[in-house]
Amino acid sequence: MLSKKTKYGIKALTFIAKQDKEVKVQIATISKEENISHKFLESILLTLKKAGVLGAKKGKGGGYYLIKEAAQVKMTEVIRTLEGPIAMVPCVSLNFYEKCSDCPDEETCAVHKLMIQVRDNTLHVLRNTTLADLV
Amino acid sequence: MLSKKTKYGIKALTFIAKQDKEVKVQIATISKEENISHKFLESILLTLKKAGVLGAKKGKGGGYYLIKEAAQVKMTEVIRTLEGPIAMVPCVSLNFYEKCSDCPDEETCAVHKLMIQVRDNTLHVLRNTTLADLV
DNA sequence: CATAATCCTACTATTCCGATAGGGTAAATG
DNA sequence: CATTTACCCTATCGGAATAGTAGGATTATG
Repeated sequence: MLSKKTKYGIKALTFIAKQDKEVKVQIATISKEENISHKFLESILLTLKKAGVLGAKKGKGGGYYLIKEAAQVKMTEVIRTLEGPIAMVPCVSLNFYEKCSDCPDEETCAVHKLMIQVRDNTLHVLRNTTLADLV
Repeated sequence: MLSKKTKYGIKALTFIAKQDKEVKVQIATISKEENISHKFLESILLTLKKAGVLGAKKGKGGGYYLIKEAAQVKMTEVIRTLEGPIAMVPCVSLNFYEKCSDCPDEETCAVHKLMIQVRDNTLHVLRNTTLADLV
């Protein structure tokens, strides 16, 4: 299941991407338009800023804006930042690899084998979808 | 993330599928060989039995066995039974559909659009993978 | 009947998610 | 230079879901 954090993050990003490039979008605006808790959204956008997806300007007339072109923002990046691993099992994760404690041998593990297939297909979609595709 | 329930379930199924068809496999055997808590595994196999994937025989010499051919057991069936929806968001689930409470319009929702893509690709893998492929 | 196995119900400990609260810090405007 | 506006950070908390536990009921075999 996709967490609301990620869900809200994607919604917010598309909302920002719809505006003209130089426009600064405020938290309160997105919060109202997309029915997202103001404070929760605040932390999400902050995370995206730290990840280098968004830029922010403080003070009067400030807000968030895209740093790159929408077509350069891959969904892999967004989801890894907010959700964590894309793989359904740590032992097949590319960016968050962890050995399964219970599994003696990855090579012969049926779950491992299957989840690599799933991961590759999911990655294919997320790598080829950018923010521009969702607007 | 895949729950341990599903993970253990797949491991147990492949273990059973490796045996000769008429052999009854006991919980205790799988539990020992695959490092799975006996009681936990018990509830998992029971669920798979109710779903029509496994058959069971009680009493001495009893145990679990496959009802269909391994090549007839699709991963979609196994995962839907143990994990629930395959989709990452209820509003794109085929078997467990639910409207998102926060989303006013599915048609224009960016998350919806993206997650349909992911779901279709995942489904493609899981529908074309059977227990026989994992043994 | 004794034994060996599955079946069933209920409980618990832990973890994580979604959200809230409350303030602190920085930067534009007048 | 003060005031407004918005970003930044920490801490907390209730509820739901997971993972596992406990104990007994039921059924088949020898």
